[in-house]
Amino acid sequence: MSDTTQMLKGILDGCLLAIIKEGEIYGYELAAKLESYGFRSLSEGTIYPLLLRMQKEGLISATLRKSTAGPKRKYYTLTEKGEQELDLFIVRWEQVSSSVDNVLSKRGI
Amino acid sequence: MSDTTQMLKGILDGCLLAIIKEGEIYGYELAAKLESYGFRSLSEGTIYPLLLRMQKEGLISATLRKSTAGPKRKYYTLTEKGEQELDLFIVRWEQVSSSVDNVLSKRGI
DNA sequence: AAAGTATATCTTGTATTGCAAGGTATTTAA
DNA sequence: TTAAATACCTTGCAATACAAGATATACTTT
Repeated sequence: MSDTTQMLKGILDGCLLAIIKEGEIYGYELAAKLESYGFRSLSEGTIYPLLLRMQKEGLISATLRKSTAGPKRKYYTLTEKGEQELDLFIVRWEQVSSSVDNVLSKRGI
Repeated sequence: MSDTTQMLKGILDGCLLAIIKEGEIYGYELAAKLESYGFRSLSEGTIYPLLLRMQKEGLISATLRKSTAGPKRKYYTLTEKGEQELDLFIVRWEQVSSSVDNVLSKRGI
């Protein structure tokens, strides 16, 4: 297990939502995009199950499209529920990350 | 389950290390300190098992002392290994949190 | 003395989730 | 026809926050 594995729990889903909000995107491309944002290479065993879960929860919706090279791609877009969930995620993230920053810079509130 | 539960995974241990580094402290007091830093009230079922785990791993060491009011307190201090682990945590945190911030502010690297 | 309250710690079991490992299918190039 | 790149999925494991419940001490109130 990677040393950042635990730290990614509960934030990956929000990050996926944020990226999908930027525009329709498929899983394989998403992995590359995450890396461009600074995440260490994430396994497909992480991303695909997560996308399926979020689709089941109605946060994203998918449509299959032919690819120029390779099998069909599954393009995802945000649902309205997904946008709401993203907003909630951002609130949670700001609350938690500022708390951690407070601890690390040793000042209470 | 709280909405920030998953998000706390992999960061609580680092935060405890950072607080213990400030000075000897016991579990019950730690819970209050975390709240003062902005964390929502953390269960004792979270903190005590975590402290025991970190002690087992040799990151912190404990000594029992009498309390003025109540049962004995278990005071924790950082070991050298704990300081090293804290340093590693900070690197991980900065790597991950900046990645998330990149995603949320929609800019690649 | 007895009962209640605040302090202080621990244990057991559950839910969630990242991820490794392995599998399948399609298109193009060597 | 073989290889490589693309693209997706499934199963099972490991790690951890936390709810729920138990225990014990000291002080205060009745």
